[in-house]
Amino acid sequence: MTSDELRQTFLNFFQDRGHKIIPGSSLVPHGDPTLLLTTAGMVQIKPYFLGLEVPPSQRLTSCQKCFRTTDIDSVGDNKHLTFFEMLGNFSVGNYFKREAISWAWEFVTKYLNLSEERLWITIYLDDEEAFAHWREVGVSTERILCFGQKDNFWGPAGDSGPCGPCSEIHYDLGEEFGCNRPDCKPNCDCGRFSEIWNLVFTQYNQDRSGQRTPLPKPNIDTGMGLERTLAAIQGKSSPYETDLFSPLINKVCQLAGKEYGQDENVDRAMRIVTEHGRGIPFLIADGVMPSNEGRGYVLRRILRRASLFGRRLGLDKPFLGEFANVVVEKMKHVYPELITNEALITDVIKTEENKFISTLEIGLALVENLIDDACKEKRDYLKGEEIFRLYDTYGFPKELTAEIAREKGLSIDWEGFQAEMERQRERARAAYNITLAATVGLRGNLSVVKIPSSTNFVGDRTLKHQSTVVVLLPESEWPKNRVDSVSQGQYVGVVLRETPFYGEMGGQVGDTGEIRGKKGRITVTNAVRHTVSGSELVVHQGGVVEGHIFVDDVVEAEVDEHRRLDIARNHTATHLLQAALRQILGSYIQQRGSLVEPERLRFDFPQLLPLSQEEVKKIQQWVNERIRQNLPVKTKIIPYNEAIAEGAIALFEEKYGETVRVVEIAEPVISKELCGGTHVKSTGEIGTFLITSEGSIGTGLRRIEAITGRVAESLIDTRFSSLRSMADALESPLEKVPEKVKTLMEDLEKERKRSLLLERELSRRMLESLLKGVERVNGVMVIAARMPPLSMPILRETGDMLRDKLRSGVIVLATVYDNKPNFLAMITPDLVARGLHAADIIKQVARVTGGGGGGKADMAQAGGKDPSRVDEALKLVKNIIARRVSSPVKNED
RNA sequence: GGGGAUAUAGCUCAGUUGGGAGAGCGCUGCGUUCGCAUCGCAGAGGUUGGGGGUUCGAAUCCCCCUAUCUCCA
Repeated sequence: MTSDELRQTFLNFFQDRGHKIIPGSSLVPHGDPTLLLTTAGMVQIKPYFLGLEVPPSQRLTSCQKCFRTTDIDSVGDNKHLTFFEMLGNFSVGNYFKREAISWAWEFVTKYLNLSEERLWITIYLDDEEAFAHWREVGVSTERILCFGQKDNFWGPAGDSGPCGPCSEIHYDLGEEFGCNRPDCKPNCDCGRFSEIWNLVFTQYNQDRSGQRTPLPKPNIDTGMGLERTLAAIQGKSSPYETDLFSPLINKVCQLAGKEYGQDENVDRAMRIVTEHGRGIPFLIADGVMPSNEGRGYVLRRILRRASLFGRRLGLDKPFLGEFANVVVEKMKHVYPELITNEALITDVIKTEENKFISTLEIGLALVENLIDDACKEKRDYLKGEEIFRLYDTYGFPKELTAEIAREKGLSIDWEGFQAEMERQRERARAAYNITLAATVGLRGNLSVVKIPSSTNFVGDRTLKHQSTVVVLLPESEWPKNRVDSVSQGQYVGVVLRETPFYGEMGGQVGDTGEIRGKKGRITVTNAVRHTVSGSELVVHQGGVVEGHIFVDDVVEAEVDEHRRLDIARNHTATHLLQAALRQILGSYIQQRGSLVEPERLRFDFPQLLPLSQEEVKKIQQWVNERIRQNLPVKTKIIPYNEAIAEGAIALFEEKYGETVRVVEIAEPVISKELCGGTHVKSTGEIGTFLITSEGSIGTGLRRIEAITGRVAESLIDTRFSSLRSMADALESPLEKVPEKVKTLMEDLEKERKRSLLLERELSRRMLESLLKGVERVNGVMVIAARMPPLSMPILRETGDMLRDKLRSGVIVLATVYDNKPNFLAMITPDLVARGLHAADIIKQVARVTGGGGGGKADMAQAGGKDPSRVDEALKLVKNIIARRVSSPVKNED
C-alpha cells in the first residue's frame, strides 16, 4: 500500500461509517493565539469539543498536515519528524470508546493487514472500560499494557480544558531493532516499538486548580501517524524508506554525490536534510515567512539546520531551493497550495539560505577569536557561556563550534552551556505564564449566560431598525449575570434580536450609534461579537444616558451613519488595494492582517523587499482609476466550495461555514473576496484613496496604511495649507518651494563653512596680541584672555597654536557664545609634570559663572551660565596658579 | 511574549572614567611610472539610526522609539 492509498483508504473507511470528510486546515491555526502551529489533527476540531462552534457533523474524519518542534533535536533518528500527516476520526459527543476501539482494530488488522502478533495496546492505569473493549475485539490480556499519566493521559492543552485517558496501538518492528533487554516493551525508547495510533477519550474537563469533572458528552479524538504507519505496512524500520520519502532521500544522494545506508553519520545528516527540507515548503505555502520570532522563527530554524547538515554532506552551495522543487512535485496532488506558491517558496528559500551563509561567516571569525583566547590562557576547553553567547547572540550553531574546537584540540563545556540554556528557558517560561494569565478573556465567561439564538444582522440593508432587547448585561455584574433592567449612568452590554450594528470582525471595527426605547436611551460606543454555544451574538457596549431600559423593550437602534460610511469606504478600498497589489506585485499577495476603521485602513501582506516609490504610486493610481470608473460592488451568499472554485480570495486564519458571503467588485470582476463586512454600493463613493505609509512590520511582512473620502480630503487640505504657508514664508510660488528649500539649505551650509573660516581667521589675527599679553606667575607663563564669540572647535584650535608658540605655559581662554560662557584651558606637558592640572583650574574658573567643567590634565573645557562674570572669572586664573606653584620656577635653560 | 547584540564617512569597522569624530578600502584632484590592484601628496565626504532626559559639555550615561541580527517560548 502506498502513501496515497493509505490516506484514501482511511478516509473512505470512516466515511463508510458515517463520518464527514473535512479538508485538513492550514498549518497556521486560526483564531488561537496560544498555538504556534497546527500540532495535531484535533486543532481545528477543538472549538467543536469546547462547544464554541457547531460542527458540520458529529462524526468527522480528516487527514491533517501537522508541525511540531518539541522533538526538533531528535530529528535524524528513525522516527521523530517535525512535519507529518495525521489521519484522524473524531466524535463530537456522538460515539465513544467502544466504537473507536473496534473500528481502529478493524482498520489496522483487516484493511492494513498488519499482523496481530506485532500489535500491542496500551491503556491508562485504571481504564477498565477501554480494557474491556480491547478484550472484546479479541486482543489478548498480555498484549494490553497499562501506563500512567505521562504516557496515556492526554491534555489538557494549557492549564485547563478538555482532557482524558488515551489508548495507543503500537507496532513491533522486530527484535533486530530493539535493545534486546528482557523488559523491552512499548514505550521503551529503543525504537523497536512504534506508536502508530493514539485514541484519546476526552471525557473530563479540568479546571485551573487541577480538578477534573466528567463531561456530559465525552468526545473521541484519534490520531494515526501516516508516516509511521506507512513504515509498518511497507515493512520498513523508518518512514525514510517508504515511498513517501524515498524520492527525497534520492534527491539528497544525488545532490551530495553520496549513497544512503553506507555510513550512519552520513545517513543521519541525510535524514535531517530530508525531513526539514520537506517541512519548509509547507510552512511557506501556508504563509509563514522567515523571521526572528514565532512561526517565522520555526521556519528559519529548520531551514538553517537543513542547510547546516547539508554542509556536512559537502553541500556548501545553496541547494534547498532545488530540493523544495522535488518536495512540491511529490506532494502537490494532495496539497495544491504548494504548486500555487512555488515561486514564493523557492524565492524565500534562496534568500534565507544565503543569509545563513553570511551568519556562518561572521560566526567563524568569532570562534577563531575564542580559540585564540583559550590558547593564550592555556585552557584546553571552551567555556559554556562562550559557546552560549555565540549561539544565543550570533546564532552560530553549537555543533559547528564544537567541530572547529575539536580540530584545534579543544573540548567543550556542555554542562555550562546547558546551564545557560536552562536559564534562558526559565526566563521565557516565566514571561509566558504572565501573558497567558492576562489573555484569559471574556469569551469563556460569557458562556455562563444562557442565550437563545444568534443576533440577526440587518445592517447591510438599513442603518435604523426597530428591534427587541434580549439580554442586558450591566458592567458591574459583568459577566456573571444578566439583569432585567438598567438605568442612567450604567455601562452595559446589550443584545438585540436583530441589529443594524456591525459587530467587530475581520478587521472591521464595530459600529457606534444609539439605542432608543420609550423610557430610556443608550449611547453605543462599540459593538462586538461573541459566539456562545454556537450562537453568534452582537453585544452593543455603551452607557445609559437617559432613563431606563428593560428586557423585552421595543427599541429603535440607529447606527452613526457618517462613521459607518467612512468605514464602508475604507473597507471597499481595502479590497481594491489587495486587487491592486496582486495586479502590480503578483498574485502571491495575500492578506495577513487588516484593520478597517473610520479614520484609516491598514493592510499587511507578505513581501520580502520594500516597495519602490514607483510601485506605491502605481498602486495608488490603479485604485483611484477604479474609483473613478464608479464600479458596482455586489454581494452574494453561496456554498464555500463554489466560492473557492470561482477563485474568491479566502484568508488563512479565517474559518468559514458551509455557505459564505462573497463581495465582488465590477463586471467583469476585478476583486472577489470572502467577506462579511460592510461596503459602499459603488466604488465612486470612496472619493479619493491615498497611501499614507508603507513599511516593514517584521521580516518578510509589510504594511500599507491608507485613507479615503473625508479623511483624505482633509489631509489634502492640511498639506496644501502648510505648503501654502511655507511658500508664503519663502516668498516663492508653490511649485518652486522644493527648489527654494534646496538652495536655502545649500546656502546655509555654505554660510556655516564661511563663518567657520571667518572665526578661524579672526582667532589667528588675535594670536600676536594674545602672546603679548603673557604674564608670569612665579615663573610660569600664563595667558588668561577673553575672546570674541567663537565656537568651541575654534577656541581649541587657538589654544593649540598658543600652546605650540609658548612651548611652556598655561592658557585659559574664555568666550561668550550663544549668550553662554565657555572656557578652555591648556597646559604644556612640562607643567603637568609639575602638578598643574587643566581640569582643576577650569573647574574653579567656571564656578564663578555658575558652571562646571572638566577634562584631562593637559586640556580641559567648561561652560557657565552667567556671561556678565566672565572677566571676573578669568582674574582667578593667576591666583590659582600662584597657589599651586608656590616656589618661583627657574628659567628653563 | 521574554532575553542578548548591532546601528559612527559610499563600504568594512575603531573610538578607554563623558571633555579634540578616526582608520583601512573606495572617491576627486595633482604628482610619479613604459605599464599597473604602483607609490607619494592634497582634498571632498558625518544630523554618530530617530526622539527625549541628565550635564557647563553626550558617539560615550539614562529613558522611549525604529530597523536589522540572534536565542528561548
